[in-house]
Amino acid sequence: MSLSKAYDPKTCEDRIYKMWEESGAFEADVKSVREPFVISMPPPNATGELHLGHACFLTIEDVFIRFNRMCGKEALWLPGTDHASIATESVVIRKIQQEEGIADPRATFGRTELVRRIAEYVEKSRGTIRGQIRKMGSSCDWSRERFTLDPILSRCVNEVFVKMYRDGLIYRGHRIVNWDPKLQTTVSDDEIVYVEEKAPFYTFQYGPFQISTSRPETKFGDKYVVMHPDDPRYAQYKTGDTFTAEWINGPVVATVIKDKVIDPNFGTGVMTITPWHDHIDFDLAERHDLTKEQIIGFDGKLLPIAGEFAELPIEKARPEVVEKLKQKGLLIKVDEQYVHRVAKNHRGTGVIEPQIKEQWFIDVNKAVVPWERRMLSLKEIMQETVRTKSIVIIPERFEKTYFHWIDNLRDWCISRQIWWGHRVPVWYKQGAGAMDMHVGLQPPEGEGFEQDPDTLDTWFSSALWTWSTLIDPSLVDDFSLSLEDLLKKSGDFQKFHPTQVMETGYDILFFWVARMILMTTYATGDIPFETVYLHGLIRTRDGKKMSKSDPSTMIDPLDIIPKYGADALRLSMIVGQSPGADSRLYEEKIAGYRNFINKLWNASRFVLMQCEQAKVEPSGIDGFEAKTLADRALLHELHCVVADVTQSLQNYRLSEAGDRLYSFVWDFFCDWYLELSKGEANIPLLVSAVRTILQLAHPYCPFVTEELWSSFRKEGDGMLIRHPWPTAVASDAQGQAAAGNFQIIVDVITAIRKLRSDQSVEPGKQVDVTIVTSKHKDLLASEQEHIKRISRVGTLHIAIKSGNIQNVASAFLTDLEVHLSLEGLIDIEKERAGLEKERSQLQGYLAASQAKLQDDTFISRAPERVVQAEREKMKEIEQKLSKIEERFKSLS
RNA sequence: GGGUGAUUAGCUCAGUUGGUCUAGAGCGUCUGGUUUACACCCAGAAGGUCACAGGUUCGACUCCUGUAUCACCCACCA
Repeated sequence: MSLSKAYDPKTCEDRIYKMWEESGAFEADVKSVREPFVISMPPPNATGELHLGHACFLTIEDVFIRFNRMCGKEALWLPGTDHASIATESVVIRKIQQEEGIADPRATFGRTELVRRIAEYVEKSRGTIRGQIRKMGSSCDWSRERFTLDPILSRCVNEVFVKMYRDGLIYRGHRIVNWDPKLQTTVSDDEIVYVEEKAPFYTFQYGPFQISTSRPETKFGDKYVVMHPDDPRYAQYKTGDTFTAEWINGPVVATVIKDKVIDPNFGTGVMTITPWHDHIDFDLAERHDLTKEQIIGFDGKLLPIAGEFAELPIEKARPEVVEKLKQKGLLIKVDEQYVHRVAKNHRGTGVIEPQIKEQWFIDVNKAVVPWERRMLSLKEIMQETVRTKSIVIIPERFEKTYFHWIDNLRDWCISRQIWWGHRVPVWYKQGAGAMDMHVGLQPPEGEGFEQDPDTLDTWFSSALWTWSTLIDPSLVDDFSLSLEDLLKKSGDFQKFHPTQVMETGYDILFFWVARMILMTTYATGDIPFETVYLHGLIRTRDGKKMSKSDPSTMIDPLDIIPKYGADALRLSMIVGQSPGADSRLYEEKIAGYRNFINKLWNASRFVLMQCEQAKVEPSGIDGFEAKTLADRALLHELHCVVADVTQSLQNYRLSEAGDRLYSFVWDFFCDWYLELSKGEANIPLLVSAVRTILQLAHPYCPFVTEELWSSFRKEGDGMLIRHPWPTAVASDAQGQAAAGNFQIIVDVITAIRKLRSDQSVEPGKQVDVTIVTSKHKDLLASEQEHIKRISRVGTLHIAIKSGNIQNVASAFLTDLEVHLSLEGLIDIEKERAGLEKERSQLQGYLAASQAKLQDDTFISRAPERVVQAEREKMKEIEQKLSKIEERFKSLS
């Protein structure tokens, strides 16, 4: 069959993916005796669309998976999607509002109906992302696809909740939480971003003190003033002193509190506190056992305590409160230039208002987890596993940020006031006196129980992802089984857990990776993964974040794939990127890798054409023989590239391996070997080399390599995706010598090319060349046909001794002189200029070399091999220089 | 305020234990070219005091200290 002149990804990508998928090549066998290699795919949001972040992790993980699969491991890449509680619910609610004109879908539909609608929407859009994952060539095991709300995963969530509750790790309490008034739910600490804003900063008279605030509308209930115990300005006051102050709605009785959290250098060194709406104030109130009052309602409006301001939204209330205080003469000054940071939801829904609310929490400090004969807290578990290198983080520096995050970790608020997600498995019944509470996998027996309306933080279920996805779904309804039984009875879990690599962006190290370590180690007694490989963010050419709001900066993989091919996109996500570092992507870069894919295609096509000419079927070829110097050099280089690429991939150095392969294929194989082989093709060797190249390149560019493989595979070979990885045979001394000799030929040809170029010889014109050598006569003689053909040489003389050659241009290599003779055309001035340039450069090197060798400390301290190398280097330079001098003489 | 990373050719980036680095690649620029695959190509050229200042060393892009600029993360100021 004949291939087209340029590789066209559109015609084969979908077909090849289908072929892989239908053949079962992606599926892992639980009964296999092979060593497992498992990656749990970070589940994209079920409502998501493929973007570059996905393209990035899909590529990296697929390279790991394909490499390990070819290396003979039982590779499992488990795909799935995440229900993404808040994100999804708000998307669907907004959609209903816009499309159906329903102002409050929650109220209109009620819980059951709204959840049904969200589920419907998710089911529809889940197919989109599935299809898009396929577009990238991801070789994941679709037969094991999971969704975080699958019944078996929900079972696992409940099991863990109940276990934690029984261990006293989950508790319910009135605590200050981050409340999003717009979404009407709590959000975790990690979901908050702080945005700098300019806001007026007011100073008011408050009894004998002056206090400053940017939020006067929260100050209605303030009846404590706090100052640092060592502040000399307030030495006369002591904790517990009371005084009366005229305030917004009349006089209040206030109490003095002294506490070290106060910074005496900030403002006046005195503040009043609002425990219900501020984390720090809450802690302070807890410490001193102060009363707490709610000022702002959950709807963001002031409560009756605000008197005449009640029912006003906070933004409206602020100026009015200030005005009133001003009229009372209590406003001392306003700083309009004050900049502070406002807490906002990172999803962009708006300002976060701290509130006190009854919520479920996970205690991260209670020591109840058995680990190597000790009892550790969840915090310590997270520290231990990484500190002891049970889990390795790549790049290593993220361990530091990880530990730092743990040090600052507070109890994790896990309940959310939304409907889309795992409902808290707790039921209540209002008894005669106390509330009856039941925590369990199933609703309690008896009448009158109501389930907790809250759902769990989406990261609670994600934290179980590596193992909950491996639990046998058929066990879901058997409530006689404990969590431990579920683990034991699930073959997949037994075979494939812990997983080998967790590959994800560093931006969710805390959200997700840390929580998986915490929850999985707690729940299963084992780590979730051995290695964490973190990738960076993909940015625009200018280093900006790509954002949907600015479409001009966006690169959409779904536009790129039809244009350049998935393989090209994959390469551009890997080569030149290092783990944990952000990288920039732009179209020219992708085009560059598209060109490489095309090069691969054409090199293969060229070899196929050779086969066709010789009437040989590549499939019938087995074995090869190295005939020429170039052949032997190729074998040596092949061995080296296999060894290098394999080693780099084993060490998770994807970029390095890709780069090595790229330059081998292009710079060596195509530019030198194929060029030299023209006219005397060693077909068995060519075919074998292409096979090896296709194998090596397959993890990076699976489509084009699989497509080409169909033309190159031997009888009995299956698809490339399941083909064994080539093994590197250490090349021997002979191979190395061949590579060295080959390099000499390359140098000679390059020198002739350069002389032609310097002398502006017409491109097609044949020239006569004389090469003078002391050592390489036989080598050059045997390779003269190559030299002549490639560099358009008419007659080639190889001489031992140099005489005074007239009318020639010269170049000097180690042990070699190359003379181009061109009657009547030699431009003496051009050659002289070239020689002078080379001479001055060499003289610089020589001076440096001499200085080094005359330095006693260098001779005595440097390793012998370094000194020896320096001596040889100097000899070479001297040799070349003397030849140049000679040449100068003959020119004049 | 605490921390991390970056700073290498016009642009985007490699450079893993300090010595073949006399610092590379791709893109871009310039010159020349249809030679048995490939113009998504081939052959060349120009372009860098490796941010700056010290230090360690026989030797520093590489290690240490400091400075500057940029980016990010954590904490959060009433």
